[in-house]
Amino acid sequence: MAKAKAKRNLRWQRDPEGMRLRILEAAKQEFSAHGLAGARVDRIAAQAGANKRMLYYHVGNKDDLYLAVLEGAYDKIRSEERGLDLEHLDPPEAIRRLIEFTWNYFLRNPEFLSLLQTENLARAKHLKRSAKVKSMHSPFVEMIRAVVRRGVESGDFPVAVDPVQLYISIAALCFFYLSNSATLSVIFGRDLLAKDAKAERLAHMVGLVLAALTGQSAALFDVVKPPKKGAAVAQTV
Amino acid sequence: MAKAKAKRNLRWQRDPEGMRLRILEAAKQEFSAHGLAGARVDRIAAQAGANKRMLYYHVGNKDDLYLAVLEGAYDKIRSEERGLDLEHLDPPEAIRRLIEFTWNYFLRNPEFLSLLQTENLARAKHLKRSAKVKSMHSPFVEMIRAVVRRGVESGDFPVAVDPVQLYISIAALCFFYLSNSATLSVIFGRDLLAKDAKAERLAHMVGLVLAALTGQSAALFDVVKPPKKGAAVAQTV
DNA sequence: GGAGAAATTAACCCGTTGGATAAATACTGT
DNA sequence: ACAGTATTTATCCAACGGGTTAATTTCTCC
Repeated sequence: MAKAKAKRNLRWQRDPEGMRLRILEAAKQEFSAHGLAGARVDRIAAQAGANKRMLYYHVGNKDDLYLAVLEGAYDKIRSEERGLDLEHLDPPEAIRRLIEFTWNYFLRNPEFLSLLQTENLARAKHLKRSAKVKSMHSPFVEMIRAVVRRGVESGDFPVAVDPVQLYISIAALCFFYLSNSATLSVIFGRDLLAKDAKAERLAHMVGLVLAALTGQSAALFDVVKPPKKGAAVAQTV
Repeated sequence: MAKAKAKRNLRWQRDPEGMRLRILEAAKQEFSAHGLAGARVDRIAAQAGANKRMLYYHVGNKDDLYLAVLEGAYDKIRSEERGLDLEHLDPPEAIRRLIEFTWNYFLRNPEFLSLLQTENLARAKHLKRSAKVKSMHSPFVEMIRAVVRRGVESGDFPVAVDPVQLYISIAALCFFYLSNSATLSVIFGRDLLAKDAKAERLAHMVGLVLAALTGQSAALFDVVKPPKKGAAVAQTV
């Protein structure tokens, strides 16, 4: 009973690492929910179960906090991207996997979408200052390049495509649908995040890209929808 | 000389309509440049060459101002959309025009992109309250539906596609590239808004969509780029 | 077991910001 | 020309929000 000091009357415990993580997690939520200007330092502190002073002690000011969150977000996606193995799949299947991964990652990490939107509204002012993020190259472009090359060789794909453009397009198809689902849902008068709608969207994206790459429109567009009953009035953007 | 009061010693003139327009224009710039929370009411007033009180007098509080701007933005794009005539073009050409219009509209109206991003970060909270916007149906979905039907009949398009999905996809390809050009440019280490890059992107988008619809990959992907010299290291998102 | 460092709390500071009030000035119809 | 109204200016203010200062408590290592 010498070391086991039963006297646990402490008002608080030390936990620097844990505290830092809680702060960053809270900051991620706050920044993705309210943007940079809309985020409240006090709310982050409260959410982290900490004192406001702790943010400055462990991370820095609001901007530092924001950048740390952003870097963490990039770090996470890069890490998961590296886990995707497309080498052993035949080219069309590899492309499908790629789209599905992107789609699901965005679905599972909505804060990532918000953070990117926020950073783009800020014209990437912070990213530009982050050597860390600049050095975090995504493996996807090279993966795509390899898949396209194989596809052309195997005859699956009649022609080659610029892998950078293709990657941006795949990201675009997924990203826009999800990041703009709020306004789109209002405009179209239906919930784009409903389970059916999401499945339909994924099928469409895969169909579109594979049809373009393989030239097999028909086979892939099994998405040919019979005009829905009560067909919604047409609306856009 | 009776009416021609030479006495132009006025400190200011009245101009309600003009004032309102200047306020809304200034507000559009401010909100698109800084987002909702980041926008400063004082800056809008200054930019409009007005007193802050005028904003409240002519439009309302910050939120009213923001919604008015948003509604104006939707009004404008809807109006231009209606000017697009695809009826007399053969289906592939019609699709190309549609993409080009969307692309160019976004290029000419970057504030529109920012406003949509901002509103989506706010989960369309304001749009939901706007009966005005909800009633502004875009003609594009019906236009696309008609074009696709014609294309299938003429044999240009082997299969039909859901016009809503196709419209979202076209918007996505254009929107994402531009709205995220800041972060993408940093990540890829090159300027995605350079003239060449934009032309390349437009060609890619048209090629992708038309290849998917017609099944003629080769013909449309004249974009087949020879691997660029000093090929940039692969990077993403 | 105690001194010094690390981690955390509590309280305060002060410029900013959205919004309000009241007074002044220009216009309009009669 | 003048009364009444519409438009605009000139101040003010209370709340908020990021950041700081100083004191307190816990831990670690001799």
